Amino acid sequence: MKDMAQKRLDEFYSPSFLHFKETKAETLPLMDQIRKEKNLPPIAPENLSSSYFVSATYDGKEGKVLIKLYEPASAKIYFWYDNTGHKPYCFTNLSPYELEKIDRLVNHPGLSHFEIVEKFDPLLEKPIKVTKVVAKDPLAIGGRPKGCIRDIIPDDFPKISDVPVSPQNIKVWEAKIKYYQSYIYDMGLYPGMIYEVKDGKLVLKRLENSERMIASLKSVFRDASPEELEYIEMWARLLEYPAPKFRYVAMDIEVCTPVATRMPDPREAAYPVVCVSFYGSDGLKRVLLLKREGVNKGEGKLPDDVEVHYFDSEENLLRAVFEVLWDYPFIITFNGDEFDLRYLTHRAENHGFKRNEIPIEPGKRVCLLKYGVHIDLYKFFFNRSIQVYAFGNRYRDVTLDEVGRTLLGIEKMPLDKGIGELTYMELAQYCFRDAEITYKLASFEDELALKLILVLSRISAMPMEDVSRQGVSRWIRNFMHREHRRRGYLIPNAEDILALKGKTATRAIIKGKKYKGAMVVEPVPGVHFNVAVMDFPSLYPSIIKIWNLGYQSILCQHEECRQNIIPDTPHWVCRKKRALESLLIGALRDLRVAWYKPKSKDKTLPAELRSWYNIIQGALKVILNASYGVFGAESFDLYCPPVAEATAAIGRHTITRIIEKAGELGIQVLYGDTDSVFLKNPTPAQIRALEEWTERELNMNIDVDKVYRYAVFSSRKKNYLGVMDDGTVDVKGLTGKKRHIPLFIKKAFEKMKEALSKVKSPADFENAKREIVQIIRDWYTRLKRREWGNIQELAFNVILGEEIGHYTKTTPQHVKAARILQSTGVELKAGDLISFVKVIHEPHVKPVMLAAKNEIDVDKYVDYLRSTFEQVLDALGLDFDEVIGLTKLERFM
DNA sequence: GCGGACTGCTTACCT
DNA sequence: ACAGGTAAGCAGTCCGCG
Repeated sequence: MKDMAQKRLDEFYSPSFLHFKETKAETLPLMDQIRKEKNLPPIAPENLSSSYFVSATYDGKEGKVLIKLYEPASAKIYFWYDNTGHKPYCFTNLSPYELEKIDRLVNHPGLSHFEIVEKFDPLLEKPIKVTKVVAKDPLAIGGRPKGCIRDIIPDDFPKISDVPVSPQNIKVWEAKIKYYQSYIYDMGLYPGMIYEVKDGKLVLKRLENSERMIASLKSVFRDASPEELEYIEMWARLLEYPAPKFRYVAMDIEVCTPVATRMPDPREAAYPVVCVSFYGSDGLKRVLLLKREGVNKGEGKLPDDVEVHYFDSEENLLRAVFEVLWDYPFIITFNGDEFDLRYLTHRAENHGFKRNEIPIEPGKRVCLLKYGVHIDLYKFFFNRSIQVYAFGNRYRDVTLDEVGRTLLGIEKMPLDKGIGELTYMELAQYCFRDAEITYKLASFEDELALKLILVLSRISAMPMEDVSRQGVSRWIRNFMHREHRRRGYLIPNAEDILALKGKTATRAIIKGKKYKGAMVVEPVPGVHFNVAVMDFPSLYPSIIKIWNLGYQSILCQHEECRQNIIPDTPHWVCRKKRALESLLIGALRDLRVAWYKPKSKDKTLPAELRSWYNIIQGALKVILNASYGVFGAESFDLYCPPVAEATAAIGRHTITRIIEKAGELGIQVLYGDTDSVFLKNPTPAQIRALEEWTERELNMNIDVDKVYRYAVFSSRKKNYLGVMDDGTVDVKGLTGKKRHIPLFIKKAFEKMKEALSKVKSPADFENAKREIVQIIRDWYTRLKRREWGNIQELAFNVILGEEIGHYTKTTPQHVKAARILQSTGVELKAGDLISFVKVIHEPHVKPVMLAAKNEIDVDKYVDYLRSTFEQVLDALGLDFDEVIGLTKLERFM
């Protein structure tokens, strides 16, 4: 079996490629040596073997785009500079003749020349002649506060025009695209992919055996149209390529401040860097310590394989740090953009280091590296889409301790004194642990984080640095932009899309929202055995594909298409031409559902390959989950509310039709939400009939996602519990699951889950009910007798969503507690977790740290216990107050 | 002056 | 800076009540 798996792996990828055995030694020692002494990174030689495109930027000194190539065999970064003479530009609807009249433009030192070009206007659906305004450097187009070409054109022309012109009629297009992105699109480059340098040119390396892959793809997607297949192939060629072995080092620094609680300002860098730790993928484990008077070595030691270096001067320590930053192709930090790298930069400047001695390029909000690629994992793990869809919402606040604890099971070292009071060994251990956690966040699960970034970089056509720092709407925007350029489409301005196609027509249920969203079916309360949950895999992306949704196709110009109405809306959608979104998102959906998801589970494939496919399908999931929402987000450059509205409307229509059909087939629908239906005890034949009907009538697939041995519904929507065949209890939306409720109550809820997990048949319920009654009585008595383990167990943990002064309309309880905490000198900011308990006296809340056992308002906790359990009890025919032994009369009182 | 009906705010969840 | 829908608890307001 194993041999067979290996064989298939070999067929997919030539082994020489996968392991880089064939790579020959590079012949650039002399030049390389000189550059290194001058702290200049190596230039790619005329010929360079397989290397990954990991970063791109504009090099102002050279006046060229710079691409960083990572060559895995030598584990080095090589620089490749543009040698094609490509220039930055934007478009305008003014003619060169008109532009010549604008003095400030013609005299602009950054202007190169004008060209008349023909583009396709996707909003008006016709070719259009525009003037390409070509510049000598990207900052001339935009980016400087004033006097940029993109501002001068609409500002100045109305003043000098012979006929009256309104500034709104003067258009400038594509002036806000970063120059290196523009370059990537125009040159048809694929960040994250493998290139060779041949005679000075960048050449994309083709996947070996790709014909075989494509043939397999064609057979899996035999129903796709040729146009669709083209896109499926395009994405697959990008995604199939394996990832390199990354060489990287994680870093963490400690600064000694006089006030222990305050984070030092990295822009001032007023205090010494006293410790820096490194943890590398090549086994490097190094701690650098600054010698200071009055500090002892102290007890404790680091693992044997950690090198410890002491430095007499901070300058020398910084030099030793910088040597590592010049050396490694990937530097990993946790908040290095805002702190570590920024601090090091300014600290070195304060010590009189020259610019070219410092390997860091500090920007407004990021810190990049002159040599390698800096990945700030804080930014990456902070990304909501990554947090929710890639890591299943396992960590809630984005701190090294929380993320490390929940994903790796490693905690930061606890500190009970300031950095300045630690012994060398304590300091080294503390700092090294942080570097270790940071490293492991990058390395765990087969370098999942780095590989996700690489895959997302390929999909979005963005450098790894940008993709790891920006949100999903930027990723989607960029692959849309690439496709516009590839087709010669003018990239429309957001205000033009909105003016032409911006209106929504439905009324949202939630006040303040722009349009109506998904449908939720009223649940049938009670206990139901054998419940099949059927759902549409990627419903919204499927709708975007099947219904041809996109900003071009919605409310299109053709008279003939006006009959093609979206249900429940007055909108129509184009029948004549596929929208780009429909093709791009549709192909990504198809690949995830029919290719990568199955392959990630295919046990006949080698584990290595399966893991790679699993990462790809995870990356696709993140993108697909956001692919509908972005159209309803004002911040998205192709914002088009009717597209989002139409998607949701078709979703409601789809699920409604399924429910009708289930009824016709005699299946009872117990519940449904957005894209799912819960069916009571359906026969296999009924399920098949529903699947076939959906395929035939709706041109979509629906399948059985899971089967519950039994499910318990309360009368509330988004609130239920299902027990799987293996006894796993799926809890959705119930209070007992919410993360802010006290541990004390959560423990009772967990015990109830255990009792429910054992129920196999309706008869078993009697036992389970008895157990549950006992649990409730138990917890009730413990509360009344004030018998809890630790007052922490009673704490509510609520996140402060806003800065504390921002709560003006009301003062919620957690804010009351936060204000009390603040008055004791604790600094609090948005995003902090507030732990408080309920107490008898005004204002009825107290930070848990300040509360005493006897002031706890026990009855409040009984109320919470009641409401938590009632969500389940009413379905079981139990009554909380009866359970705890209150008579009807007592309850009335 | 107090309590119930109501609305609005906030958080945490579901898809 | 992806979206809307739902639950729960509490804060605050209005109004009736001799």
